[in-house]
Amino acid sequence: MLADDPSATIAAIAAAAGVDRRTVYRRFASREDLMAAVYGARYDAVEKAIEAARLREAPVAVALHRYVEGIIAANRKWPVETSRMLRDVTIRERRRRLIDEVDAFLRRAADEGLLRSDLPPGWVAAVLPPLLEQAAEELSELSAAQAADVVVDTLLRGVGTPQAR
Amino acid sequence: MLADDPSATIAAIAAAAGVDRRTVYRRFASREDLMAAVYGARYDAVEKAIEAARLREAPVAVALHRYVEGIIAANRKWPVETSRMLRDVTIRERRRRLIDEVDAFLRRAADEGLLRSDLPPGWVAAVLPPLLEQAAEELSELSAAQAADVVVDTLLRGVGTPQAR
DNA sequence: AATAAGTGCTACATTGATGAGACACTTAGA
DNA sequence: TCTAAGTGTCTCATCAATGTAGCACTTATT
Repeated sequence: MLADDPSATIAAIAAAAGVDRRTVYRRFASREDLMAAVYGARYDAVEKAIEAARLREAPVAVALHRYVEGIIAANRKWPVETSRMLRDVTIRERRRRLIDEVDAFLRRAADEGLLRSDLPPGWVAAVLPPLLEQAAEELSELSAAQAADVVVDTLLRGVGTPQAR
Repeated sequence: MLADDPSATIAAIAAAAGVDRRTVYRRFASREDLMAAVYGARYDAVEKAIEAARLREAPVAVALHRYVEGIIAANRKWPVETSRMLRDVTIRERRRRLIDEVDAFLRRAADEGLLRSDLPPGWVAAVLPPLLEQAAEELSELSAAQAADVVVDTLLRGVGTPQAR
Protein backbone atom coordinates (compact mmCIF):
# COMPACT_ATOMS: atom_id res chain seq x y z
CA MET A 1 0.00 0.00 0.00
CA LEU A 2 2.75 2.44 0.88
CA ALA A 3 4.49 1.26 -2.25
CA ASP A 4 1.72 2.80 -4.27
CA ASP A 5 0.84 5.80 -2.20
CA PRO A 6 2.90 7.35 0.61
CA SER A 7 -0.06 9.53 1.47
CA ALA A 8 -2.32 6.56 2.17
CA THR A 9 -4.44 6.94 5.32
CA ILE A 10 -3.96 4.93 8.49
CA ALA A 11 -7.31 3.31 7.79
CA ALA A 12 -6.22 2.19 4.32
CA ILE A 13 -2.88 0.89 5.56
CA ALA A 14 -4.59 -1.02 8.36
CA ALA A 15 -7.15 -2.49 5.96
CA ALA A 16 -4.39 -3.61 3.63
CA ALA A 17 -2.68 -5.30 6.57
CA GLY A 18 -5.96 -6.92 7.59
CA VAL A 19 -6.20 -5.22 10.99
CA ASP A 20 -8.20 -2.43 12.60
CA ARG A 21 -7.00 1.14 12.91
CA ARG A 22 -6.93 0.76 16.70
CA THR A 23 -4.44 -2.06 16.36
CA VAL A 24 -2.12 0.17 14.38
CA TYR A 25 -2.38 2.85 17.08
CA ARG A 26 -1.50 0.25 19.72
CA ARG A 27 1.76 -0.45 17.99
CA PHE A 28 2.57 3.06 16.81
CA ALA A 29 1.92 6.29 18.63
CA SER A 30 1.24 8.17 15.42
CA ARG A 31 1.21 7.89 11.67
CA GLU A 32 4.63 9.50 11.67
CA ASP A 33 5.95 6.79 13.97
CA LEU A 34 4.56 4.11 11.69
CA MET A 35 6.18 5.70 8.64
CA ALA A 36 9.49 6.08 10.47
CA ALA A 37 9.37 2.42 11.48
CA VAL A 38 8.62 1.22 7.95
CA TYR A 39 11.23 3.45 6.34
CA GLY A 40 13.74 2.54 9.04
CA ALA A 41 13.23 -1.14 8.30
CA ARG A 42 13.65 -0.50 4.61
CA TYR A 43 16.88 1.41 5.14
CA ASP A 44 18.10 -1.34 7.46
CA ALA A 45 17.54 -3.83 4.65
CA VAL A 46 19.18 -1.58 2.05
CA GLU A 47 22.21 -0.96 4.28
CA LYS A 48 22.63 -4.69 4.85
CA ALA A 49 22.42 -5.32 1.11
CA ILE A 50 25.06 -2.69 0.42
CA GLU A 51 27.32 -4.03 3.14
CA ALA A 52 26.99 -7.58 1.78
CA ALA A 53 27.84 -6.35 -1.73
CA ARG A 54 31.30 -5.14 -0.54
CA LEU A 55 31.12 -2.26 -2.99
CA ARG A 56 34.59 -0.93 -2.11
CA GLU A 57 36.65 -4.06 -2.36
CA ALA A 58 34.94 -6.86 -4.30
CA PRO A 59 35.66 -7.07 -8.07
CA VAL A 60 33.32 -4.53 -9.63
CA ALA A 61 31.30 -7.01 -11.73
CA VAL A 62 30.74 -9.18 -8.65
CA ALA A 63 29.91 -6.21 -6.44
CA LEU A 64 27.45 -4.87 -8.99
CA HIS A 65 25.58 -8.14 -9.20
CA ARG A 66 25.49 -8.62 -5.44
CA TYR A 67 24.31 -5.06 -4.96
CA VAL A 68 21.54 -5.39 -7.52
CA GLU A 69 20.41 -8.70 -6.08
CA GLY A 70 20.42 -7.36 -2.54
CA ILE A 71 18.46 -4.24 -3.43
CA ILE A 72 15.88 -6.20 -5.41
CA ALA A 73 15.36 -8.41 -2.36
CA ALA A 74 15.08 -5.34 -0.11
CA ASN A 75 12.63 -3.69 -2.54
CA ARG A 76 10.49 -6.82 -2.53
CA LYS A 77 10.44 -7.02 1.24
CA TRP A 78 9.88 -3.28 1.76
CA PRO A 79 8.17 -1.96 -1.38
CA VAL A 80 7.88 1.61 -0.14
CA GLU A 81 8.66 4.82 -1.93
CA THR A 82 10.97 6.69 0.41
CA SER A 83 12.12 9.59 -1.73
CA ARG A 84 9.73 11.95 0.02
CA MET A 85 10.29 10.82 3.60
CA LEU A 86 12.85 13.53 3.92
CA ARG A 87 11.64 15.46 6.91
CA ASP A 88 13.16 12.90 9.23
CA VAL A 89 16.78 13.99 9.50
CA THR A 90 18.17 10.55 10.33
CA ILE A 91 16.40 9.01 7.32
CA ARG A 92 17.75 11.80 5.14
CA GLU A 93 21.29 11.25 6.39
CA ARG A 94 21.09 7.51 5.92
CA ARG A 95 19.81 8.07 2.42
CA ARG A 96 22.62 10.56 1.66
CA ARG A 97 25.23 8.11 2.87
CA LEU A 98 23.85 5.28 0.75
CA ILE A 99 23.70 7.46 -2.35
CA ASP A 100 27.32 8.57 -1.76
CA GLU A 101 28.48 4.98 -1.38
CA VAL A 102 26.76 3.84 -4.56
CA ASP A 103 28.09 6.90 -6.44
CA ALA A 104 31.63 6.07 -5.31
CA PHE A 105 31.14 2.50 -6.46
CA LEU A 106 29.89 3.58 -9.89
CA ARG A 107 32.97 5.78 -10.29
CA ARG A 108 35.21 2.84 -9.35
CA ALA A 109 33.31 0.68 -11.85
CA ALA A 110 33.94 3.23 -14.59
CA ASP A 111 37.62 3.58 -13.60
CA GLU A 112 38.03 -0.20 -13.72
CA GLY A 113 36.49 -0.49 -17.15
CA LEU A 114 33.14 -2.05 -16.35
CA LEU A 115 31.07 1.06 -17.04
CA ARG A 116 31.51 3.57 -19.81
CA SER A 117 32.95 6.95 -18.91
CA ASP A 118 31.41 8.88 -21.78
CA LEU A 119 27.90 9.23 -20.35
CA PRO A 120 26.43 12.36 -18.77
CA PRO A 121 27.51 12.60 -15.12
CA GLY A 122 25.05 11.01 -12.77
CA TRP A 123 23.14 9.24 -15.53
CA VAL A 124 23.91 5.70 -14.43
CA ALA A 125 23.18 6.62 -10.82
CA ALA A 126 19.85 8.02 -11.99
CA VAL A 127 18.71 5.04 -14.04
CA LEU A 128 19.77 2.30 -11.64
CA PRO A 129 17.18 2.80 -8.84
CA PRO A 130 14.16 2.76 -11.18
CA LEU A 131 15.57 -0.33 -12.89
CA LEU A 132 15.78 -2.03 -9.51
CA GLU A 133 12.25 -0.98 -8.62
CA GLN A 134 10.90 -2.32 -11.88
CA ALA A 135 12.82 -5.56 -11.47
CA ALA A 136 11.47 -6.07 -7.96
CA GLU A 137 7.93 -5.54 -9.19
CA GLU A 138 7.77 -6.84 -12.78
CA LEU A 139 10.13 -9.81 -12.53
CA SER A 140 8.24 -11.27 -9.59
CA GLU A 141 8.39 -14.79 -11.03
CA LEU A 142 12.16 -14.71 -10.93
CA SER A 143 14.25 -15.05 -7.80
CA ALA A 144 16.19 -11.98 -6.71
CA ALA A 145 19.35 -13.57 -8.15
CA GLN A 146 17.72 -14.27 -11.50
CA ALA A 147 16.14 -10.83 -11.61
CA ALA A 148 19.60 -9.41 -10.85
CA ASP A 149 20.93 -11.31 -13.89
CA VAL A 150 18.35 -9.58 -16.07
CA VAL A 151 19.03 -6.17 -14.58
CA VAL A 152 22.83 -6.38 -14.84
CA ASP A 153 22.50 -7.67 -18.39
CA THR A 154 20.12 -4.86 -19.32
CA LEU A 155 22.30 -2.27 -17.62
CA LEU A 156 25.59 -3.34 -19.17
CA ARG A 157 24.46 -4.58 -22.60
CA GLY A 158 21.11 -2.92 -23.16
CA VAL A 159 18.09 -4.53 -24.75
CA GLY A 160 19.05 -4.00 -28.36
CA THR A 161 20.18 -6.80 -30.63
CA PRO A 162 23.89 -6.86 -31.57
CA GLN A 163 23.12 -5.40 -35.01
CA ALA A 164 21.26 -2.55 -33.33
CA ARG A 165 24.55 -1.47 -31.75
CA MET B 1 4.85 20.36 -7.49
CA LEU B 2 2.53 17.66 -8.73
CA ALA B 3 5.58 16.02 -10.18
CA ASP B 4 6.81 15.37 -6.69
CA ASP B 5 3.59 14.77 -4.85
CA PRO B 6 0.18 14.04 -6.38
CA SER B 7 -1.37 14.53 -2.93
CA ALA B 8 -0.13 18.12 -2.68
CA THR B 9 -2.77 20.52 -1.31
CA ILE B 10 -4.46 23.24 -3.32
CA ALA B 11 -2.64 25.77 -1.17
CA ALA B 12 0.75 24.26 -1.99
CA ILE B 13 0.02 24.03 -5.70
CA ALA B 14 -1.17 27.65 -5.77
CA ALA B 15 1.91 28.81 -3.87
CA ALA B 16 4.16 26.97 -6.33
CA ALA B 17 2.35 28.69 -9.18
CA GLY B 18 2.69 32.05 -7.43
CA VAL B 19 -1.04 32.69 -7.08
CA ASP B 20 -3.66 32.68 -4.35
CA ARG B 21 -5.92 29.72 -3.62
CA ARG B 22 -8.91 31.85 -4.66
CA THR B 23 -7.40 32.24 -8.09
CA VAL B 24 -7.14 28.49 -8.48
CA TYR B 25 -10.79 28.13 -7.46
CA ARG B 26 -11.77 30.74 -10.04
CA ARG B 27 -10.29 28.62 -12.78
CA PHE B 28 -11.22 25.18 -11.43
CA ALA B 29 -14.40 24.23 -9.60
CA SER B 30 -12.58 21.68 -7.45
CA ARG B 31 -9.27 20.03 -6.82
CA GLU B 32 -10.52 17.11 -8.88
CA ASP B 33 -11.18 19.42 -11.84
CA LEU B 34 -7.69 20.86 -11.55
CA MET B 35 -6.14 17.39 -11.50
CA ALA B 36 -8.25 16.30 -14.46
CA ALA B 37 -7.17 19.36 -16.41
CA VAL B 38 -3.48 18.83 -15.66
CA TYR B 39 -3.60 15.12 -16.41
CA GLY B 40 -5.66 15.78 -19.53
CA ALA B 41 -3.04 18.20 -20.77
CA ARG B 42 -0.31 15.69 -20.08
CA TYR B 43 -2.14 12.93 -21.94
CA ASP B 44 -2.77 15.33 -24.82
CA ALA B 45 0.98 15.94 -25.03
CA VAL B 46 1.81 12.23 -24.76
CA GLU B 47 -0.75 11.32 -27.44
CA LYS B 48 0.69 13.95 -29.76
CA ALA B 49 4.21 12.64 -29.17
CA ILE B 50 3.12 9.08 -29.94
CA GLU B 51 1.27 10.18 -33.06
CA ALA B 52 4.32 12.12 -34.27
CA ALA B 53 6.54 9.08 -33.69
CA ARG B 54 4.51 7.01 -36.22
CA LEU B 55 5.09 3.90 -34.16
CA ARG B 56 3.25 1.58 -36.58
CA GLU B 57 4.87 2.56 -39.84
CA ALA B 58 8.18 4.42 -39.40
CA PRO B 59 11.37 2.32 -39.37
CA VAL B 60 11.65 1.01 -35.83
CA ALA B 61 14.92 2.75 -34.97
CA VAL B 62 13.54 6.06 -36.17
CA ALA B 63 10.20 5.55 -34.44
CA LEU B 64 11.92 4.65 -31.18
CA HIS B 65 14.01 7.77 -31.20
CA ARG B 66 11.11 10.03 -32.11
CA TYR B 67 8.96 8.44 -29.43
CA VAL B 68 11.63 8.83 -26.76
CA GLU B 69 12.28 12.44 -27.74
CA GLY B 70 8.57 13.27 -27.76
CA ILE B 71 7.91 11.70 -24.38
CA ILE B 72 10.91 13.43 -22.80
CA ALA B 73 9.55 16.74 -24.08
CA ALA B 74 6.07 15.91 -22.75
CA ASN B 75 7.53 14.86 -19.39
CA ARG B 76 9.38 18.12 -19.16
CA LYS B 77 6.33 20.17 -19.98
CA TRP B 78 4.00 18.18 -17.74
CA PRO B 79 6.13 16.60 -15.00
CA VAL B 80 3.23 14.92 -13.25
CA GLU B 81 2.98 11.41 -11.94
CA THR B 82 -0.24 10.07 -13.41
CA SER B 83 -0.05 6.40 -12.50
CA ARG B 84 -2.52 6.91 -9.68
CA MET B 85 -5.01 9.13 -11.45
CA LEU B 86 -7.00 6.06 -12.27
CA ARG B 87 -10.41 6.87 -10.85
CA ASP B 88 -11.21 8.98 -13.89
CA VAL B 89 -12.37 6.44 -16.44
CA THR B 90 -11.43 8.50 -19.50
CA ILE B 91 -7.89 8.99 -18.18
CA ARG B 92 -7.64 5.28 -17.47
CA GLU B 93 -8.80 4.41 -21.00
CA ARG B 94 -6.43 6.87 -22.61
CA ARG B 95 -3.60 5.40 -20.55
CA ARG B 96 -4.60 1.85 -21.50
CA ARG B 97 -4.61 2.75 -25.18
CA LEU B 98 -1.20 4.39 -25.00
CA ILE B 99 0.29 1.41 -23.18
CA ASP B 100 -1.19 -0.95 -25.80
CA GLU B 101 0.24 1.09 -28.63
CA VAL B 102 3.71 1.20 -27.13
CA ASP B 103 3.54 -2.53 -26.35
CA ALA B 104 2.62 -3.28 -29.98
CA PHE B 105 5.51 -1.12 -31.12
CA LEU B 106 7.99 -2.91 -28.84
CA ARG B 107 6.84 -6.24 -30.27
CA ARG B 108 7.35 -4.93 -33.80
CA ALA B 109 10.79 -3.67 -32.79
CA ALA B 110 11.69 -7.14 -31.50
CA ASP B 111 10.25 -8.81 -34.64
CA GLU B 112 12.28 -6.50 -36.84
CA GLY B 113 15.51 -7.19 -35.04
CA LEU B 114 16.03 -3.95 -33.13
CA LEU B 115 15.21 -5.36 -29.70
CA ARG B 116 16.20 -8.70 -28.26
CA SER B 117 13.51 -11.35 -27.97
CA ASP B 118 15.11 -13.29 -25.15
CA LEU B 119 14.11 -10.99 -22.31
CA PRO B 120 11.28 -11.59 -19.82
CA PRO B 121 7.97 -10.51 -21.34
CA GLY B 122 7.09 -6.94 -20.51
CA TRP B 123 10.57 -6.11 -19.24
CA VAL B 124 11.40 -3.51 -21.88
CA ALA B 125 7.95 -1.97 -21.51
CA ALA B 126 8.59 -1.76 -17.78
CA VAL B 127 11.99 -0.11 -17.89
CA LEU B 128 11.27 2.40 -20.63
CA PRO B 129 8.94 4.82 -18.75
CA PRO B 130 11.26 5.27 -15.76
CA LEU B 131 14.18 5.81 -18.15
CA LEU B 132 12.19 8.57 -19.84
CA GLU B 133 11.30 10.13 -16.51
CA GLN B 134 14.91 10.13 -15.39
CA ALA B 135 16.04 11.58 -18.70
CA ALA B 136 13.49 14.38 -18.52
CA GLU B 137 14.64 15.25 -15.03
CA GLU B 138 18.36 14.44 -14.81
CA LEU B 139 19.45 15.40 -18.34
CA SER B 140 17.95 18.86 -18.06
CA GLU B 141 20.99 20.48 -19.64
CA LEU B 142 20.45 18.50 -22.83
CA SER B 143 17.74 19.21 -25.37
CA ALA B 144 15.01 16.60 -25.71
CA ALA B 145 16.68 15.32 -28.86
CA GLN B 146 20.07 14.99 -27.18
CA ALA B 147 18.53 13.40 -24.11
CA ALA B 148 16.77 10.97 -26.48
CA ASP B 149 20.18 10.09 -27.96
CA VAL B 150 21.40 9.14 -24.47
CA VAL B 151 18.27 7.18 -23.64
CA VAL B 152 18.17 5.22 -26.88
CA ASP B 153 21.88 4.51 -26.56
CA THR B 154 21.47 3.35 -22.96
CA LEU B 155 18.42 1.26 -23.85
CA LEU B 156 19.94 -0.50 -26.86
CA ARG B 157 23.61 -0.74 -25.87
CA GLY B 158 23.59 -0.42 -22.09
CA VAL B 159 26.15 1.46 -20.03
CA GLY B 160 28.79 -1.21 -19.88
CA THR B 161 32.05 -0.99 -21.77
CA PRO B 162 32.49 -3.37 -24.75
CA GLN B 163 34.71 -5.65 -22.68
CA ALA B 164 31.98 -5.81 -20.04
CA ARG B 165 29.71 -7.47 -22.61
C1' DA C 1 -11.83 59.10 -15.78
C1' DA C 2 -14.78 55.22 -15.62
C1' DT C 3 -15.59 50.49 -16.07
C1' DA C 4 -14.52 45.66 -16.42
C1' DA C 5 -11.77 41.86 -15.31
C1' DG C 6 -8.80 39.59 -12.42
C1' DT C 7 -6.36 38.88 -8.02
C1' DG C 8 -5.19 38.70 -2.99
C1' DC C 9 -6.82 38.48 1.51
C1' DT C 10 -9.75 37.20 5.22
C1' DA C 11 -13.27 34.66 7.35
C1' DC C 12 -16.29 30.79 7.53
C1' DA C 13 -18.66 26.05 6.94
C1' DT C 14 -18.00 21.34 5.88
C1' DT C 15 -15.62 17.07 5.59
C1' DG C 16 -12.29 13.63 6.32
C1' DA C 17 -8.10 12.04 8.68
C1' DT C 18 -5.70 11.72 12.95
C1' DG C 19 -5.53 10.32 17.50
C1' DA C 20 -7.68 8.58 21.72
C1' DG C 21 -10.69 6.12 25.23
C1' DA C 22 -13.70 2.44 26.68
C1' DC C 23 -15.77 -1.95 26.38
C1' DA C 24 -16.81 -6.59 24.68
C1' DC C 25 -14.76 -10.39 22.63
C1' DT C 26 -11.11 -13.78 21.31
C1' DT C 27 -6.96 -16.26 21.93
C1' DA C 28 -3.06 -17.89 24.47
C1' DG C 29 -0.86 -19.25 28.66
C1' DA C 30 -0.71 -20.77 33.44
C1' DT D 1 -10.94 -22.56 34.82
C1' DC D 2 -8.85 -18.21 35.32
C1' DT D 3 -6.00 -14.54 33.85
C1' DA D 4 -3.39 -11.85 30.67
C1' DA D 5 -2.71 -10.07 26.22
C1' DG D 6 -4.37 -8.61 22.05
C1' DT D 7 -8.05 -7.19 18.83
C1' DG D 8 -12.37 -5.17 16.83
C1' DT D 9 -15.92 -1.93 17.32
C1' DC D 10 -17.91 2.28 18.51
C1' DT D 11 -17.72 6.91 19.84
C1' DC D 12 -15.60 11.31 20.39
C1' DA D 13 -12.36 15.54 20.02
C1' DT D 14 -9.17 17.96 17.25
C1' DC D 15 -7.08 19.58 13.22
C1' DA D 16 -6.16 20.34 8.42
C1' DA D 17 -7.80 20.56 3.70
C1' DT D 18 -11.53 21.70 0.69
C1' DG D 19 -14.65 24.86 -0.96
C1' DT D 20 -17.12 29.33 -0.64
C1' DA D 21 -18.36 34.32 -0.07
C1' DG D 22 -17.30 39.07 0.18
C1' DC D 23 -14.46 43.05 -0.17
C1' DA D 24 -10.48 45.88 -1.29
C1' DC D 25 -7.05 46.43 -4.55
C1' DT D 26 -4.63 46.27 -9.12
C1' DT D 27 -4.44 46.21 -13.97
C1' DA D 28 -6.21 46.64 -18.52
C1' DT D 29 -9.48 48.55 -21.67
C1' DT D 30 -12.59 51.99 -23.42
